[in-house]
Amino acid sequence: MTEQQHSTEETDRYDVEAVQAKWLPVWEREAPFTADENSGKEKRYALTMFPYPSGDLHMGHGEAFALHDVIARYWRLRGFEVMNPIGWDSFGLPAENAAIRNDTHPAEYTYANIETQAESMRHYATSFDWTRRLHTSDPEYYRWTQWLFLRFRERGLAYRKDAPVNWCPNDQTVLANEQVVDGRCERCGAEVTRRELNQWYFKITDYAQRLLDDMEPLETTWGQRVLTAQRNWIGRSEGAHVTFSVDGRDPLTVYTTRPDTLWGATFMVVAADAPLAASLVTDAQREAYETYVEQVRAASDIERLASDRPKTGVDLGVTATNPVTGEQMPVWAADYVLADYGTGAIMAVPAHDQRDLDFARAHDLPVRMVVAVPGEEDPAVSGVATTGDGTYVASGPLDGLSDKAAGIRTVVEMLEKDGRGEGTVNFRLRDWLLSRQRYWGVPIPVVHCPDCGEVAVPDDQLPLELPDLRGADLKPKGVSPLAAATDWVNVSCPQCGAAAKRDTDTMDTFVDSSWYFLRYCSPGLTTAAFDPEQVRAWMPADVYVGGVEHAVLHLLYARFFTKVLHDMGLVDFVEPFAAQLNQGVVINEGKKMSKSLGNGVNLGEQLAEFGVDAVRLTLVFAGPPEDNIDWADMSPAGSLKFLQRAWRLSGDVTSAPGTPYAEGDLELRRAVARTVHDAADLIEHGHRFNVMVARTMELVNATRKTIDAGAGPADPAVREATEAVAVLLSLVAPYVAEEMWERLGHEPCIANAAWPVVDEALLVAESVTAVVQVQGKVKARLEVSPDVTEEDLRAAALADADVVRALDGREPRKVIVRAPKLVNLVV
RNA sequence: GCCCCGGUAUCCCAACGGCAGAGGAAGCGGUCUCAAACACCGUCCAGUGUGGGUUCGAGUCCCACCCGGGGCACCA
Repeated sequence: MTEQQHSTEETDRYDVEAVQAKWLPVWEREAPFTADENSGKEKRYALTMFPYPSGDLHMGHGEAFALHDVIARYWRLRGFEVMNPIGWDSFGLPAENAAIRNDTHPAEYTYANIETQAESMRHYATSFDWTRRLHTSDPEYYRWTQWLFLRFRERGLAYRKDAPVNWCPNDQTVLANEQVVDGRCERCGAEVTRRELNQWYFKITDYAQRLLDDMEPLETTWGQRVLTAQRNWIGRSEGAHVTFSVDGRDPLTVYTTRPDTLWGATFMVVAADAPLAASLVTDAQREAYETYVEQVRAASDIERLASDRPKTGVDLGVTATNPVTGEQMPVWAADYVLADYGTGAIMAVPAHDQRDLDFARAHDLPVRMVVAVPGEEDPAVSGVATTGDGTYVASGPLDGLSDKAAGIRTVVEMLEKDGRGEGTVNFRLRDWLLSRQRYWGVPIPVVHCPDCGEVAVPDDQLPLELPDLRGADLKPKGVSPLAAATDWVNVSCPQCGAAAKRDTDTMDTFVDSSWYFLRYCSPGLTTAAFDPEQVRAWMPADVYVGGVEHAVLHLLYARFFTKVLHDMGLVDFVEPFAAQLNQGVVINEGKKMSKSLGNGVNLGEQLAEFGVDAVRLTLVFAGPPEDNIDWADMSPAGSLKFLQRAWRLSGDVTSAPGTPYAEGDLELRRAVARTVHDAADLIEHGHRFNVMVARTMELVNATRKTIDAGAGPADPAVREATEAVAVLLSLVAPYVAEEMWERLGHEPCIANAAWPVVDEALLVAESVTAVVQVQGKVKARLEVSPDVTEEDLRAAALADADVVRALDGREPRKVIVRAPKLVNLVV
């Protein structure tokens, strides 16, 4: 390349690399993003889901941070004191597996990745407040995770129980539900089996109703997807407990959502693997039952999940009495009834429940229709259960009634009066299994003493730090790696001093992330998990940006923690996140990016090719934030082209900084005012950043046109417009915006500039185009004043030559006038 | 099966119930160039998934269905 060409290029285009290298150190020095709680300004808390430190940042992070930064930077320009913290969710399995592979300590992998990511975030020009940085694997952090666990335990919200858990026979470890995909181990693909283990649980089910109710006010500020996912997960249903007497045994209570179909109940089913079934079975049937249970237990999740498989079961040999018909009904055990939902037993109404009908047909049990649905056959004949509304038949007092709600109400009242049942509410939500037989997590601060039992580690001994294990020590052996650290495990009981053992489980990392947003408010505090005053000042977070993949787990757990802390009197709100933005995922060529498909797009490579600004702009401009982005449809080169166009404006401006805008080109000034005004509206209402960018592009085009074809580069409006473009762009493309800001004669940083002031008068157009329609078809356009009266507009429309011609002598039957935009003549 | 979100031009996406096009990409034509790239200028392209309904007027509201994405699912 010759010198000549090189210098030409320099005047036309900015050097992306050079601009990035130039401004990053300036921002580091000026540190404009440190939140000052004492500034006196109104506070805003911009929260983004903290990353897990696996490798470097990827496209998903790029999108989340770009979207998040628009909000944080916008609030800052609007004069708010913004807290925009960052940290790492730094405990977890991948670090442990890497440590086993490389014979190192998980901390090495973890903290090395954190440094890599932190460096990438800085380069990516995120406006994080680095002084609040935290890592959940730091003892100063997990000390308080342990402290919170002990407070939960004191309130009966953390407890141990024996329960079947997911077990990977290949990796010799317990798996979290989210690590089981379609019945297989997420990592090795082995079929997951069940194992009975003693595990720690959080009693989140106590909060099911509140978790549901408190979503109501979030209806407009949280995404529908998250709200419905949580509602589905909590799975509230209304029904009744009905008690059936069993000859010679304890009565059997079932949960049903259709107590009104009690007259159609012809048999009972108990979950085969529940203790209840074992206690009911008669001696005559015991052998058959035990064979069956064994068979059920041996079935893998994959077999269990197949919903179209035949309904198996075994008769327990006892009979229950139907409380309304007095009939004797056989009691069966089957695996289509779940042990841990409801009471683990059901009344089967085969006519009106497909599962019960399938079972009845498989085992020759009676089917009795008690709701006659018009136009539908008797289920006993058709094999199709009817669940719709109909008229009750053979149902005693309900006969002839055809209102399902009233039927349910009547039966529940009847049962309650007789003491044979009651209306009740049931949830699908289960308690949160929090213990993991893994090393790289928060040790559970409990000691097991032969004399005192379960004893909490005293608060003043926290943090209970992890022993130093590495490499081979961490290999899965079926028990927690901590169990092998005998020096660490063997302790004296904090209560009686006798020889005792530490609990060897660690906590699910979702515990760590259920309160980090509180810690950000006072990250260095050594005397408490958080400072209530600071939390009061900043929380709830004004926006929480993150992936929709956390719609249920993390967001539900964080909400649960917040409610418990509220009940403990530690926070004065019940919901941690006032608003949410859940970005879609970045895909490629219609498919999720994955190694096996070989369609991955590397963030670092894109940044190297197009620069940080262009990549961020592409991600923000791609469409509504919630939509998925197909990178194959995007044009980062086009984004860069636009940024170059915008930047070029800053070189064209010849008026001095501070030039009053008032004398500037009126049309451009109006465009500036409209754009700035609308941009604010677009950001604040519905996070419509893609449209905001489009409007900025429009303003760049208008400014270019004004310079080239109209007022010229010296016009004050050109400066006003270019400054507005720089400020708007600073939300998305900070490097080029800063560069433009300097070329316009301003001091850094543009992040400290103010949002452009809009002259309200400029928002009102001088004249508007009113459309005149005849029969809904546009026949004429009139230039009218924006405050034209309906009468004047009507008169003008009727007088218009084109309209008169269109009417062709006909008399308008009706004239609709919507001043100043439209007149519609109906003939 | 139940629930949520969406379907507008070749593509990505806009459009307070009021002229279907703001913006971008691709394409095509031109200016610049020895030529190309870049840049700049210009330009082609749909009646809004389907069928009904409400309305003076429907992409927008209502109903049904089709297609795509997501959540839950043998949860009684």
